[in-house]
Amino acid sequence: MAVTIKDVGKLANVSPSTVSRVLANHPKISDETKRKVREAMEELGYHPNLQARSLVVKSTKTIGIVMPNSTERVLENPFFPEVLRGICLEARKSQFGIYLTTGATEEEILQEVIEMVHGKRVDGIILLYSKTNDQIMDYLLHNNFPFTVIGRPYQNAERITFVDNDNVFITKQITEYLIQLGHKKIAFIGANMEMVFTIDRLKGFKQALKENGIAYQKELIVYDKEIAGRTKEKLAEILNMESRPTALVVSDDFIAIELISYAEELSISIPEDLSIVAFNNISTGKYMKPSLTSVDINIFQLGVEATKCLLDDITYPNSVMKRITVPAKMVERNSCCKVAE
Amino acid sequence: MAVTIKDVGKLANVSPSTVSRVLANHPKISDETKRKVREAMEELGYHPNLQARSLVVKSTKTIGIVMPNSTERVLENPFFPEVLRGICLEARKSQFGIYLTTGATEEEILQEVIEMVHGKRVDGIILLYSKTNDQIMDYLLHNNFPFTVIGRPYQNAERITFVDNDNVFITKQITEYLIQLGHKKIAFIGANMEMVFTIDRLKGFKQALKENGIAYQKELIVYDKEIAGRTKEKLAEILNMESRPTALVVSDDFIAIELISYAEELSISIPEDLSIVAFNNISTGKYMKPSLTSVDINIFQLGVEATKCLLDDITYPNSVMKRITVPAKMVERNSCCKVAE
DNA sequence: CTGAAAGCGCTTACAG
DNA sequence: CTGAAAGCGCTTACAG
Repeated sequence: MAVTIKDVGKLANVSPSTVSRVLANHPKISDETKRKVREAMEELGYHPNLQARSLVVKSTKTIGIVMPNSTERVLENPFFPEVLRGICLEARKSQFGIYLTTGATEEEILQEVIEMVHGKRVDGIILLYSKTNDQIMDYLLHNNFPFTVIGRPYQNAERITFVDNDNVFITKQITEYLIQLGHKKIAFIGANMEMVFTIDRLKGFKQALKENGIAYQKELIVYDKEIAGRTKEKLAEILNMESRPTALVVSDDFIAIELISYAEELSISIPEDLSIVAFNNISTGKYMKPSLTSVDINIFQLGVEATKCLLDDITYPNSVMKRITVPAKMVERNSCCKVAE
Repeated sequence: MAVTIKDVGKLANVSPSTVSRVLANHPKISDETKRKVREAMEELGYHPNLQARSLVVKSTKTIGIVMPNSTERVLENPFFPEVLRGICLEARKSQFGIYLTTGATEEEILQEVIEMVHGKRVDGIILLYSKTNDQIMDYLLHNNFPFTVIGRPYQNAERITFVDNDNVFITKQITEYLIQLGHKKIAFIGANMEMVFTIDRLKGFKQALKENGIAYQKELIVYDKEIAGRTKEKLAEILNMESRPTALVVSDDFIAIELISYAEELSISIPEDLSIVAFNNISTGKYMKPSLTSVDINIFQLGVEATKCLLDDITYPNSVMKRITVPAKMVERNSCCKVAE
């Protein structure tokens, strides 16, 4: 049905091999022949069947993206579109396509990854997240399949190329920012504690406390998983504590926004009674009231770098493992102020 | 290198054909043989090469997604992740994968689409938008390639399966909502006027005016393209008009949020001086001050239905063209009020 | 500079 | 119930 290399050859009076060679713009084909063949292609509306090609050259020119969990609310987070934008930009430069996982559970995703890898659907994979005990990362590692991760691998980091922010450092920095504003009772509201970035951020948070002689209080550490669905109660609990926090380090702008809304219901003013600094710097953050002080983690760049690394790794397999640190910086707005005396 | 059907056959003492047949769970293969072959597969860690299979069965089990423009700000809009969530959910049910375009210009995207179609990368395509004079849609139509579109095709709608909101109706409805609040001078801030949904919404807007005996004023119609980068001036211009509007119908929450921010700089209070109803119902809308009255267009469902239709079309080619209307409804919050006397 | 042949890893009539 | 053969559409040594 579709027009093939044979048809083109027939029309141009050359062998299929020759057609294939002009397709690859092989230097040893005469200009005359090239012209003839190209004309025939034009006339027949020929386009190469990429599957057939892939089968023999063993390269697909596509990269696979493993998303955390496609049906979850994760996708609401601007992280995903932003990172994808970076990935697309870089992939396009090298004429690579993008293939997405659709799975809802880790098990499903793993199956898809296996299919991608063995089914020869992609040449390499970008993991959009890093969590502890990740079967998918283990699988990729054991199969020596090219991949890069956005985030710090919890294990085997020395054998994996990854792109990340310096989460320890930036969190330490923002915590110190709060400390300098006079806050001594600061709570940490983390995302899922299986996420490595949560672990790193907590570390930076603790460092800041320690270096500033502030005792670490376990009660002031909360994870998203615990709050899910009951942000309100959890917040009330924290705010009714004997030693109640005057500031919050929150892992995500969306959570921060929800928190602010609940706080207001409890007649707690932001930032007067409670300072908040969050992460991700969503685009509506500056229009909130108060506007959100938030860490811009440069998601787009994360995507760009991860793709560059992967593409490198695909072209020069088993070369050096890289680690790229993308700068993050706090965007100061109006959700923090000096602690009330 | 990779283990193939041959290797499995050798180990199980059967022909490659037989292995292939147990792969397809062919009914005429004895249980005994199936067992043997499956054991061999397990032992060798066999996984079928999907490319090879695709080449012969002429089906890829993947659907292509054409995004408006991957590097643009469009991706910031929650539309994209939300619609993708719906698509993924449905695709996964049928074991279909997702392939994304990465192009930045219509020309680039068209090339990618041609590659997808002729290169046999996908079995069908979902167009995430509908604009006037869309080369891509024309191409797909002329090649009789299975595709569905989210949005109303501007031309050839009778030959295309599509999923859309009733944009005329819903916009008429929200405009009447404003009219009932006493507004007579209502401006329409549309997105790109090449987008069909903009055209439809404007139509609904005009209908509402007409049926309520309000004269249509050309000066009160503004398109995003004109405002891009100079929202402020454009708004100032509108607000300084002799007959200045007291209400706005805005095509996108993000634009609305920006507008509100500028309005406030001009000491125009929302909603007292200016009522606003927007579209898309972004998740932070309810936390804005004032909270945003916005039309929930049910993006997720749009993705689900488009995928269902496409999958249908792939399995039963050239059957009936469908058109699905996904309900949209206004979520009333606090950005509108009665017009001041 | 070009062609004939083998092969990528699979599926599927055709026989038996 | 199973195998040998042809073929999907391409690429790439090997010859000449």
